[in-house]
Amino acid sequence: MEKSRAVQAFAALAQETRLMVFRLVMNAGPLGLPAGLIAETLSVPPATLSFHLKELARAGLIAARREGRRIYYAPDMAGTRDLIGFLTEDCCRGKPEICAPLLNAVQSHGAGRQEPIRPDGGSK
Amino acid sequence: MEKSRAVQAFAALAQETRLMVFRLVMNAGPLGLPAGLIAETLSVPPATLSFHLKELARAGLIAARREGRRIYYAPDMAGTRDLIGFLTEDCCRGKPEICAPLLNAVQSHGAGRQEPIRPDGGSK
DNA sequence: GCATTTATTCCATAATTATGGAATTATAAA
DNA sequence: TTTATAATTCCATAATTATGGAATAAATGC
Repeated sequence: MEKSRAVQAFAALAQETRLMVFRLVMNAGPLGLPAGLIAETLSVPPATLSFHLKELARAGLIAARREGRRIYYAPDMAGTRDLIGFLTEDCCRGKPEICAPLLNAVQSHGAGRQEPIRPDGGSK
Repeated sequence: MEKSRAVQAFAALAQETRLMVFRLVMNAGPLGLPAGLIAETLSVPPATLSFHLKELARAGLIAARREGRRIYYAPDMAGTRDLIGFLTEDCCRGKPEICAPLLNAVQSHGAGRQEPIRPDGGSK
């Protein structure tokens, strides 16, 4: 992920309302939520919410799709993953002693596992 | 990690110069770097750099310590870890199917491993 | 004390971002 | 085609954040 792209993504999350929108959409799962419901849930005027939704979408953290007369906003997992990857790269690059705790932090929440995680260290 | 604290941390990274400072300090390792060297490396005027360093420190991403007449800025791993934790919580909470790819993203860079990662799922 | 080095704070100016009412667009239904 | 619903864009105003020169502070050495 490119630097200016990362700045854009961080900026998108650097605002209280937007961060709440992001969390709400993420927790809504793959189908996402219509703008109106988000506005209502968070008590944000439509115009203001639209502005914030656009920011988050431009940053690649959520994605819009129209469905009838409503517009749904759903998580953009690829973009979100990229952002986390960027952040962790900076901390971890060749510095296990620095990064190690991070892995645990992620592990203790995240998915309860999914693959043996290459049980034995083959190079590449 | 608390919401407004997270906003502060994201805001700290949502600026090109600051993001560069953050990366530089992170990659410098535990001892960090003196302000002057950072300023020189990134060609940023002292006053401007001071402003940005303070932002990053207030956000809990780097920490200052004086050493003689210079002030070193070093990674604040606890704060950084918290931020990554916050971000991943939003994506992962009880949603393995969403979070799974993130673990791989982290794994492929991060520390080359450090523990068998609990080879077999014992609860707690 | 005086000069030097390193870095910060002060502060005015510039630039960017947020807010939300009113107007507008898009879709669907009567 | 007229009305209603859902959401966006327009745009003026307010609020926040960034920039960097000049002044100041803190540590060291002469």
